[in-house]
Amino acid sequence: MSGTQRLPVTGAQGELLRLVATGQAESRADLARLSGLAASSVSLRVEELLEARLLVEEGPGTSRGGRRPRRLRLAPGAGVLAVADLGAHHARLGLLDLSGTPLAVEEHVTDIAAGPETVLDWLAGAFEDLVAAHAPPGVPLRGVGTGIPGPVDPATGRVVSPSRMPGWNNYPVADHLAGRFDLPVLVENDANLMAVGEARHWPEADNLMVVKAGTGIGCGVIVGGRLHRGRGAAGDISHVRVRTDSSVMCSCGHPDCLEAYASGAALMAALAEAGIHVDRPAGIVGLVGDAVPEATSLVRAAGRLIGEVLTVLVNFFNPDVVAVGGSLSAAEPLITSIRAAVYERCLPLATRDLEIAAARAGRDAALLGAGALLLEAVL
Amino acid sequence: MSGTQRLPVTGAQGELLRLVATGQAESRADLARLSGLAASSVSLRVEELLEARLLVEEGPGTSRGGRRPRRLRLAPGAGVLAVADLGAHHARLGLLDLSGTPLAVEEHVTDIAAGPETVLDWLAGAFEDLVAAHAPPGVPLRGVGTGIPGPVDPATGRVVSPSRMPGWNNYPVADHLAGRFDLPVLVENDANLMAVGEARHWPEADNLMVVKAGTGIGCGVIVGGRLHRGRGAAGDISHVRVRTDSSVMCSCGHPDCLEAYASGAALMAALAEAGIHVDRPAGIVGLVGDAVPEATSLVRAAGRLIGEVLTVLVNFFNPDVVAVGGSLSAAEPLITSIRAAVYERCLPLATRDLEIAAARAGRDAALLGAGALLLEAVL
DNA sequence: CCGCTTGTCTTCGATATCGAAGGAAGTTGC
DNA sequence: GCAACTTCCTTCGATATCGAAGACAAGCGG
Repeated sequence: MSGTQRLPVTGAQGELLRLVATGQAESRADLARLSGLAASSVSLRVEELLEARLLVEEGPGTSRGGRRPRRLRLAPGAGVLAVADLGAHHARLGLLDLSGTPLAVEEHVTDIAAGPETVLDWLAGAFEDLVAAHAPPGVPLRGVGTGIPGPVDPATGRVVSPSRMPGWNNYPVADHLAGRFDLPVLVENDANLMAVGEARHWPEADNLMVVKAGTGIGCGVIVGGRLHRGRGAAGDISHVRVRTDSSVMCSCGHPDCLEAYASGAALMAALAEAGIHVDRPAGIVGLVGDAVPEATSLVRAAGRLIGEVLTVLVNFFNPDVVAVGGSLSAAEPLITSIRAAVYERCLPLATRDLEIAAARAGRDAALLGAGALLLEAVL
Repeated sequence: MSGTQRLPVTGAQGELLRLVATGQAESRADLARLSGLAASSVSLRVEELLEARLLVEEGPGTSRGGRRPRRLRLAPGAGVLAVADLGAHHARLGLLDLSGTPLAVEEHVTDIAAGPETVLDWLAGAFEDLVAAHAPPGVPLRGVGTGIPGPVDPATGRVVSPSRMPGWNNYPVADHLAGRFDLPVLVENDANLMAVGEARHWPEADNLMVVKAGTGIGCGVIVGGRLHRGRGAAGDISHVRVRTDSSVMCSCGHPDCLEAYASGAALMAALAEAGIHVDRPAGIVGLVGDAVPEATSLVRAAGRLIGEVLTVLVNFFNPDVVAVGGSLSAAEPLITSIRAAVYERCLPLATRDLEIAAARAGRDAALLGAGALLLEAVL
């Protein structure tokens, strides 16, 4: 995180604005309940925010048995955020309003291997185009953020020892973007962003694990409603040793990593050996939908392996929800076999109220997560 | 947690008192830094606390380059806490002052299988004796707490599906104790208490795993400085499937649990088969100290299995510290082989700044942890 | 229709906190 | 030994927040 420009709000105002932006609060009474401030203080601050044209009032809401609340919403002119989710070969870009609602989403073909300077300069230009094309006139850009398919040091915004991003090691991504935009800048691992975006869709859950099953296998962890980073590398599950008959060496130098068996890349390689060629993990989902037996059986085996790894983590972390996303998650047998493995092997106490389900946030989860984290930096 | 009586302090005062009690702050300046309050506000509140005889001033401290601070300490008369760590066959009891310093510690022989009523009535009596014998005259008991060798529902203070505590399932332990003491009551899993006590000794660490290697294998998790409970069962590592040649059925109904190979109970059974009989896990430590080859080799193998399980969790959770405690942890080869397994198999990024070490808090870790958690309920 | 209950929002005096300024009591460097 | 700095703590006026009381606006039941 870096950059300087924030919205002109004082502490308490920022807190209130955030509660409205995230959709947790819709009225002054909601704000009083959630912020812990006295109702009178809330009224005063809201008055100021209305005057500053950051909030707007929007007619009466529905009564809960008494007087109807006066609904509050973020002013459309309060600002926009430009966010991206950089993948190995594709990038999704989005322009969001401050409440995290997408105004525009684009997908571009990129090559992360072109190196950080090239990719980030392109990204900055694409952000500018996005704002020019889709931001309402006069509405300022308040922050930019991007997800990276590799580990990110949250303190410095640098990429650290990425496995598939040649030329990016230790590159100061946040500083580079801050050089182009004098705004709050967010740089974060893509699975972490996805987890944050997903967490918004599970408001009852305090603790969740979000597994991203795509070309690789990633995982983001939400503890107590907040992203858990550990020392910056938390959430890795792809280099866990799995129980298998054969033995395969992983790119990390160890044998039998989960990634070498259950990642989209591994499945594509296995299919190719069977003479079936697909160019993206999403292609595997198509094959499963067409009931191609090799694909279904491979996906099922992958789900079982992922599930076996998750048993350890579910016993240990005891989450409320395990959400499975990523392009492979659209294959129904994947989640079914993950669920079977976890329920079979975990302690009853750990699975008692555990929900294992497909991700709810959809393809833009990481963009929404970036918006959510950026909001905290902006307000 | 239940009971009613709290110290007569207002919100801000409680926060300040806690910072002094936990040893984090020793002067008004410390309090201002740590609490985030203005120095002037701190002075006012401290003034009140001195007047209420909850704090005392204790001569000048050492200068940090300027005027010497006036040291603050909790008044000895502010109160005491009675805490216990119930095990299967032994119970440790302690009387602590509000800063968590033990005034007296006792160990008793008990039998948890005698059932909750018997054990808890005995415990309440023992607490009363402890206060009568060791609390300074006129100093009130402010709270009671106990650790339980099984899962505890934090919301209700009930024991949930314990594996080795016949008659305790779903018993309302906290309510029972609250019936005897009209005070804040704490009931918590023993490994969790140990983790909290241990965390005090690693002030630089935000995230730790504390492994308790004794008769069983437990684990407590500290995230962001606070105990992670999940849905109440977090921290279980003993029923993870391990990679072994043989196959052993665990009491939980699944094959090849860690506990069936690497727990003190398992090691004792294995030694017995070799004709070597010990009656407590601590006896194994003695054998290792005497360089009995069977014992050393068994402990080493146990360490390796525990370490292999920890690799998964270290990659996922990415803690600052893994502390190994429990009676077996005194055997040096245990920690050595845990460390070897973790460093060999984990991602370099996860082990970069990871410390794997013997627990620092000693045998009273759980008692100190109970004191720390109780303090939050009392202040 | 009318009181009763529930919930929302504002008004206004009481209270808590802040922040700038300054005095007190040290250390450091020359 | 003395000036310059640092840290600790307090004083005092400005500001933010609180909480009780009440006005307002609905639903509910007779």
